[in-house]
Amino acid sequence: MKEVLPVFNSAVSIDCVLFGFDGGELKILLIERNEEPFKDWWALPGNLVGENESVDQSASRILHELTGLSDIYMEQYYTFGEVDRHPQGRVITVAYYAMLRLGGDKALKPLTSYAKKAQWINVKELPKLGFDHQHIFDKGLEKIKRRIKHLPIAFELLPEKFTLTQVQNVYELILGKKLDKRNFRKKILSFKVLKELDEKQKGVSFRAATLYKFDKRKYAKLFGKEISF
Amino acid sequence: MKEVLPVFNSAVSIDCVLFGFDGGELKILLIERNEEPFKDWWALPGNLVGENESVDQSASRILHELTGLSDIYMEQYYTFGEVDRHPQGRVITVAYYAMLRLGGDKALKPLTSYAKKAQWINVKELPKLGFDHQHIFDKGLEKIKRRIKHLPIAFELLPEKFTLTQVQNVYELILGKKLDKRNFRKKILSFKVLKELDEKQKGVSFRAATLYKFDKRKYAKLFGKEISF
DNA sequence: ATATACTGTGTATTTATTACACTAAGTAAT
DNA sequence: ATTACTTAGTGTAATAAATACACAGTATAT
Repeated sequence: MKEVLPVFNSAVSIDCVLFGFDGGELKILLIERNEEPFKDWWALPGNLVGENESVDQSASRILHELTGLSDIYMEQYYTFGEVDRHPQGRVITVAYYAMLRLGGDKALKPLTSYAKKAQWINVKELPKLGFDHQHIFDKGLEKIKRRIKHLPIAFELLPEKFTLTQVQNVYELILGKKLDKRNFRKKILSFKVLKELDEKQKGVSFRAATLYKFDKRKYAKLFGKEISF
Repeated sequence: MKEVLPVFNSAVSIDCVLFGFDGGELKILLIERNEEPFKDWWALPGNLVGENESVDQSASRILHELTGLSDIYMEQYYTFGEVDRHPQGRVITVAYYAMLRLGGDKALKPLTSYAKKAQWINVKELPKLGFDHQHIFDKGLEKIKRRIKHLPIAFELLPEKFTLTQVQNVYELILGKKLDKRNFRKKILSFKVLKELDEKQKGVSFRAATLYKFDKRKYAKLFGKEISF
């Protein structure tokens, strides 16, 4: 116990929706909790905001603890503040999402104590989540759906070199609908952020597609402008 | 003083950017503080989140205390969580904005103790604000700029009956640029949320413009779709 | 009657969006 | 070598949306 002014009676936490694209599926990173409340339940990675870190720093720390990754752009998208959302007291949580480039299944580090394990799970097959985390996830997905229509954030999920079909897959998974191939290519190339490489896809049992990479400088300029899918 | 678990050592507050349109100007409601810290400074209306209210409820309460208005749609837009943003302890603040219909200068109620006075102030002539409130305001304005391009939220600032020129003025003030009259009208009417009335503007010393009102039902349907200016 | 100040309207051009289907190229199996 | 298979890659026409641009009409004030 600790003595404080009566107004300092709440806690603030961070929860993260970490998106990854792997094996043709859109996934998020979930942890299996090792602590009460919701011990043994799946949940979004999250933690209390420390006394000496900003909420942004806290989000980056959580990401780093789980994946070893730093310098990832994390977008704060909503703060959830229902009175009873946490069974042990007043905890208001600030939600962030990030788009991660998964290189296979790496990017998972030794875990901190509050989690038994962490796993990338297809967003179409999510288990039951503790707290109000299903709701937090739903809002996050909604958010990136809206965002991907205006900004080509999909590239952040892809490996450095990718095919146009892969880009289209990501769009279709996030938006939840099929897109026309020719129109999609016309549009995505019209942003002029993609560089065609002198290189083809490898290890496929059919005609290999041309690889592209994206031009970070031009891409950065696009933030500011808005574009649509 | 109060004894709590050590993690419950922070406070959460709400700050509100309340937009109004009056006398051809875009204004926000500011208070002059009557308490430390920043006593006698101008600041955004805000308060601590109570133990038994959600953050959304808290925002509505603050609006109600200052203006007497209820049932106003308030949009949460960002949470500010720098370690040192409040001089007296760890206070994380959740920012909301709302668009209000000002009927002249009414809509200001007897004030709560923490404020000496409240006043609608032109966004182009803001005084120096306490805390990080200038930053919070800047983000809020940015947010409605982006939002007004997609949704016709401007009507929420206007009186029940308005002219198309008034609508255009609001857009120009928020976006900070001039728009073409014919194109603006074509576009705004194409949404089909405006009803032309059999009535003209009164009390002007020139040709009176036709009044319109907006159709809340059709307007509600537009949320969901996205449109652009 | 005249000056003033704002209202209200149309068209042509350019740009973006949508709808739509086949051939080309590589791989795998026989 | 032939064939079957699978995905890559491409163009055009039709429609819709965005932009650029200027002047006559009408109420008011003097």
